[in-house]
Amino acid sequence: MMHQPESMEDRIAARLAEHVPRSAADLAELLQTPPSAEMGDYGLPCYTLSKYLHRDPNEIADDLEGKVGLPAGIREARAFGPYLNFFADRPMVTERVLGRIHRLGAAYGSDNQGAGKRIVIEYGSPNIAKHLGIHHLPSAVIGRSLYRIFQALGYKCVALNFLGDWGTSFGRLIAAVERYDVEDPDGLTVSDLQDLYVRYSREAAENPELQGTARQAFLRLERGEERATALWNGFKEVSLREFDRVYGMLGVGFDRITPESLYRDRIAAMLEQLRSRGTAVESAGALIILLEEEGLPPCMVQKSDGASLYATRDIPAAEHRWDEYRFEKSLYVVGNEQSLYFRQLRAALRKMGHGWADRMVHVNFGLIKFRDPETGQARVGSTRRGELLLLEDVLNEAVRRARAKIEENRDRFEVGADLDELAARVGIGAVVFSELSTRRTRDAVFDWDRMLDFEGDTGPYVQYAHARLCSILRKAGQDVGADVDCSLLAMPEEWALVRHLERFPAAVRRAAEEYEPSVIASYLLELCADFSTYYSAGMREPDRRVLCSEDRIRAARLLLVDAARNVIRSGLDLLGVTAPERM
RNA sequence: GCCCCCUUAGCUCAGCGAAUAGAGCGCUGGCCUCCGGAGCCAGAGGUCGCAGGUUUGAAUCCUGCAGGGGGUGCCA
Repeated sequence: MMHQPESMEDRIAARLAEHVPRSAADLAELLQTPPSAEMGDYGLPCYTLSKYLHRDPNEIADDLEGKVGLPAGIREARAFGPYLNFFADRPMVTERVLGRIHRLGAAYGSDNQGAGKRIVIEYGSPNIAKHLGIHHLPSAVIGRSLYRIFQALGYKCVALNFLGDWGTSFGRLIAAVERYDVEDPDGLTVSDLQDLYVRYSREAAENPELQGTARQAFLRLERGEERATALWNGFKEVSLREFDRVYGMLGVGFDRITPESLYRDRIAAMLEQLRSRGTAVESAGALIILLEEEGLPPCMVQKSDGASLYATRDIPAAEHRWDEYRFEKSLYVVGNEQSLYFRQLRAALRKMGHGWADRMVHVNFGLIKFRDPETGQARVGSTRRGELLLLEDVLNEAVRRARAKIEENRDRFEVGADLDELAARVGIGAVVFSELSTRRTRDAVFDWDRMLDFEGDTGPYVQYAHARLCSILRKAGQDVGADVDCSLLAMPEEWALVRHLERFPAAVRRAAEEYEPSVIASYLLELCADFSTYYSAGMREPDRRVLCSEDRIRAARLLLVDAARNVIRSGLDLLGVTAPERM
């Protein structure tokens, strides 16, 4: 239903193709935006053409200037040295862009390229019995944003939380509860569980007997023994409650939890099959899949003591996803440090004959590091140095700072009734936007002031622009209609905004292609900067305000303002950042 | 040793084959007779890590080197 209309680039390219030995598609790729509006709105560099025509690019541009046909919406073609630039019929282009946004509303930027296709996205995936730390932030917000982006492009998305709830460490916890005679195991909090784990590990370091007890406890759990299972269920429950709460603060949710334990019963059969088919071989008592032909080290699927490990659970989990969803892509939003492991996993699945393994994508991201106060070196966080920040603490601090800022501005702005809610939206918006505003593969050094900044290129800056747009529309007190005279939008700042709004759908598509939410964050920052410039132009010149005295101009400007509001709102939605109407 | 990520302004980052390399922060100087200053305008500030190569054209692609980070069979 929402077919992509021909872009202006496509139209120009079609006309160019009549005179030049290149396909319209290639020519459309070549078109770019000139450095300044005085030089035109679309530009064709003629260097590439000179290769095919064996002529000076300056001559080619000159020649085409006179010959090329102009599509509707273009009023002039002019050569600038080796470039052939096109000048838009601005009112016509403006009318088309604003009309389309007005008609589509929140659906502008959406597409149906993914119709009938499914994308599975694994993100979050914390271990139970531990708090969520700041290092859980990237996966959660990148995953959730990609979910929304692919959804906007028409894909059916499935968000999976691959909960870490299986392994020998839970035997240790069960043993700890029993050893320390915990009175009310059901009343244990996640903090209690972390403490018990640490206490037990410490004691086990000196008393090897406890290691054995822990292993026994895990065996009891594997056998389904009642007491062990009840305790483990309790750990899970209390953890999930906390995860829900903290992920909820971020606006992050899941369609389905697929805990590692879900696959425990399939492990034995899988290992047997790997062994009998010769896909996996024994080596030093362990079971491994050789991946030499892929140039990779072997992937271990069973330890020499018979215990399972990551891949033992990840292989059946991947198969399960394929059986269940027949995905177009299966995304794993996990850190850079797992990049070798991920390639091994994919190669192992390929070796098992799963052609769909090539549809698996590692959406990797950089580590959050901490600055060592003594050496000044950045490094990964450690609990001992007290650097492991809880995600919840960071979010609460963000909200606290947002509230202080709101109170500071209280007499100037009409904040809504619910100050708490607004502080949460702004504070958490700042954190999420900050995480999504740089390319994901880059490592980041955690910095309170940077992550919780509200000025400059930040989430609150975008939210603020949105709130100002909403404020104009409120004050206008009239309905926005599309039946306006777009030639009245004659300010250069208005044209810059229109050009920017025109590019939103392309930004969404590129974000999806690159699995890169930052494309949208950058887009929004530029759009908001254009709007703020436009807005400020009206500060001391009433004629240049949106709410000016001339009715027809005001109506046209309101249509533009509403379009900008709409796109900012949609863009923030794709990032998982809320857009308050006042702040 | 081998593999992966990173290296652009004092700091944090965009730009990923084309017209003078762009933002934000910080610094300097302007702007609230207000459609919201969480804002706007102007200025200073860059041998795009180094060396080769490909190309009409390279911050962008290729090779090598250096620096930082991560990984590298029984954690995930």
